[in-house]
Amino acid sequence: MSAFTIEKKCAGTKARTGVLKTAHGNIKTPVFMPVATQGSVKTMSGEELRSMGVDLFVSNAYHLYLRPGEDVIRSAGGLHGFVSWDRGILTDSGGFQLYSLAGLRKIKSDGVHFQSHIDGSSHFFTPESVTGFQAAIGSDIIMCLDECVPYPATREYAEESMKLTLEWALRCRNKFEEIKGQEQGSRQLLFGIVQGSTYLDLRRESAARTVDTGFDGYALGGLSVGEPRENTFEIVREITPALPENSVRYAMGVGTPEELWECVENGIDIFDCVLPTRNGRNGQAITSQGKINIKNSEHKKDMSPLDDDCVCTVCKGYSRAYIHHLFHSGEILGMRLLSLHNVYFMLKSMDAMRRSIADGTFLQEKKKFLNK
RNA sequence: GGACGGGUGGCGGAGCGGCCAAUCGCACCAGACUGUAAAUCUGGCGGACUGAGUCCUACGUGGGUUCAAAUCCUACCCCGUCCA
Repeated sequence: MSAFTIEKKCAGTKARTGVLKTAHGNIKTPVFMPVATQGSVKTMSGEELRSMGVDLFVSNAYHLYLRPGEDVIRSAGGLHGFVSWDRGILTDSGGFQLYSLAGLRKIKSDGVHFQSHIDGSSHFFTPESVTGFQAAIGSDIIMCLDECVPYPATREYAEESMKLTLEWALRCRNKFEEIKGQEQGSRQLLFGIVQGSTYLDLRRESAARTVDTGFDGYALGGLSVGEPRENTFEIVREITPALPENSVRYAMGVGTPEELWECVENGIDIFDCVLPTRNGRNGQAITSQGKINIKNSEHKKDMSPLDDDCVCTVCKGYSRAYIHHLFHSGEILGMRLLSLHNVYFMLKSMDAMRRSIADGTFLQEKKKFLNK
């Protein structure tokens, strides 16, 4: 039985709402996952995430493997117990770190040599070991080991890398077959990742063969790595139809609110992005009127909330002037408040998308959002 | 009263004859950030002209030496330390 059920489809677009069943609850899609790389959505507590309605966040196998390591997490009863989170957790494999920490790794056909960014120690990761690790710490959704290809990439490199990702996907899947035989594993999900850079034919081949291998869900990887926005959208538009209608689809690392509307319209169900938290810590607030930099002097005496249309605890309780002051004073609270608001903004955007898909008003709502 | 030391851009603080509109830090002003090595990174920051650039005003104050002074001399005004 499939873990994903479509509930409503939008008449004029490919957008849909659905439910993804995990061992830690049913996730309503489309959904945005805040990023908790180290087991923490930076500056925010689990209680805060819960009260905002976060059902799922994304954590990272590479980082958690290096620190605190499998032993600690297992002795805490798994990642959920360790971080005190009873809802869904998706773990990324470390494929993104092949890109972001490119200087510290060597890719071989059988796996990846990594030099720890923390202490320089050497580690060797294989598709099997990475899948096994994610399963062992109790991740609800396990991502295959892939290579996130930088932009721009030559066709040769993109093709070679895409094929390697496919080989690894098969090995992850085979490893996962063993895991599924165990009690915890029977309730875990494994997602495959489509690569191929900006070359649509490579993307199509990657999608077809990943689907052939067979996964519980499919991700578009290698997006938002510096390519023009139009390329991102083109890939989403052209490749999503190559993924099974009844499977859940995940656009990794995407994105801004505008991008989410666009991708949902094209049938994407899951997103994650560091933007609301990272940019929040750097002083940027996402509002219904666009982004603002709270550090800018125009907010120094502004007693209005970040966003007049927002009902989050931050907008209900704090002024721009105060948050401006917190940032200029180097107070941690400033970063927390913007992170809270920004994540809330993303969640509310997803709410609006789900509601409007169900109502049949998706395109009107999208237009309304983009006009602001 | 005497002996030293010192007064530099919003602040701290380099420079001690030309490469100085003046290192650097802070503050300030902007920009960036998309599966997080990020509470990070970039740029700007005397004035005027849109600008590579050109000109103007500037290193306590006044006078002087020099082709050339923030840098040397001199008088004065402040500040600090010590001695009486």
